[in-house]
Amino acid sequence: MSPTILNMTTSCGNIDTCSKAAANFLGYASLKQEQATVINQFLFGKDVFAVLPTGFGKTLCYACLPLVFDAVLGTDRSIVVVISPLVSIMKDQTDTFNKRGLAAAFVSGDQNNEVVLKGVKAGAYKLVFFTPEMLLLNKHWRCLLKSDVYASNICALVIDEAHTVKKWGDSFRKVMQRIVEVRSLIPPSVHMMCLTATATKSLREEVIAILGMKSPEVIAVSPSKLNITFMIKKFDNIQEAFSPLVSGLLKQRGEFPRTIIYCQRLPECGRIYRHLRYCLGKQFTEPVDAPDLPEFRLVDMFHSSVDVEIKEYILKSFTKPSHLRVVIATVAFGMGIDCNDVHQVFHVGPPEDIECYIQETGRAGRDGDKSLALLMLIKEIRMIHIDPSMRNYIKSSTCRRDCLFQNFEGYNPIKSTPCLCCDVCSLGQCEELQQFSI
DNA sequence: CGTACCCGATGTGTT
Repeated sequence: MSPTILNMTTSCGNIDTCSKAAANFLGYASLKQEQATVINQFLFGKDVFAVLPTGFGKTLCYACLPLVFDAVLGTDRSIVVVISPLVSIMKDQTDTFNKRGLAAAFVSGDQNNEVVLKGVKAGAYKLVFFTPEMLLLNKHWRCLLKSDVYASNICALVIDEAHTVKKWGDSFRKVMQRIVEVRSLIPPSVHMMCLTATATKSLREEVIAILGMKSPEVIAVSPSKLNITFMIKKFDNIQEAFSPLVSGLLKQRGEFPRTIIYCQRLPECGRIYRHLRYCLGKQFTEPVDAPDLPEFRLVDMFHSSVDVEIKEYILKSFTKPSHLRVVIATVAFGMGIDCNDVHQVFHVGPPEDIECYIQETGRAGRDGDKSLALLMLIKEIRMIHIDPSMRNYIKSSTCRRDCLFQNFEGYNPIKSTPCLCCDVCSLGQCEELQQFSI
């Protein structure tokens, strides 16, 4: 045990002090009120369901649990098990916390480090991430939780990206519907913590039912970010829809705001990419007329059939200063993307439902700067099948923000006047938005 | 519509 943790343990007066010390130890300057509530309620012996917006700091809610449990129980062996649907996220978190001095490991199909695997079995890691497949379907790992080490030291079962339990569990990854089985493998005193950025009340209730949670404490912060302006605009064709973006790129080049263009189908990614390439010509790269390699492109594509190396390159260069300004993507460019300076999110046709739309537009303006979420309805691009909530969003002529967020917990519909939050509220009041007027 | 993970088959390069 490191001296810092030891000091924290011995000096721990109450749970708030412990949580704060744990947060500080993990490199977080402060603990937000909702984070503290999540941790407190969990320690109080409740199942907890936390709905906290992108960038709010969900990770801290579970990462400090092993330290806080150690302090409270006077041990140094507490283990938190995290079920996460994406290996890339598990790897990132593992690296992050190991660097910050909290022993973390992940177990997935491609984890072949024997030392790590032995350590996991021996209880040497405070934070252990599993894919649901490994924990539920792999005989070897499924029985791990029944071992003495885990039976006596596991202090929390965390479900990260909990909305996927329902959204993917229904058909795409059915094993996610079966996470409830883990409950029978761990002592009944061990509680469950769910975390997600986007869940309406009704989705949250469905996930709670699927996981068999016991009257969980719900901590929800509205995903509505006031620095994002929401707009819907109709276009006849691709050329018309993207002409402002093309002129912007030609004029601003490397200064053009970071933009994600979400497409609903793979062929549309290619179509938009081809269009931008054609319009930009030699100016498609920075410097102008550079070789057509990813490191010079102002615009690139991200979807399932893009080369793994290119994908990694795009992820890396979109999270630090680089030439890359625009990524044309499917939903593959999604969870686990952590870029601060995305200031525009465009949708070529609506996604299936409001939760997807909130999740995707929520990637804009993480730095708090003014951002734009524009839904493009382009005549020559056929819509996918959308659910009633999305249909209502498109048809409604009331405030976009109210329409998007009213079914999410914690939303406060009272806004300052004049309201600049969307095209419906602010058209005619804000010069910058006039160029988009329908 | 498009999203991932896992596993086993097939291929590639090194001893």
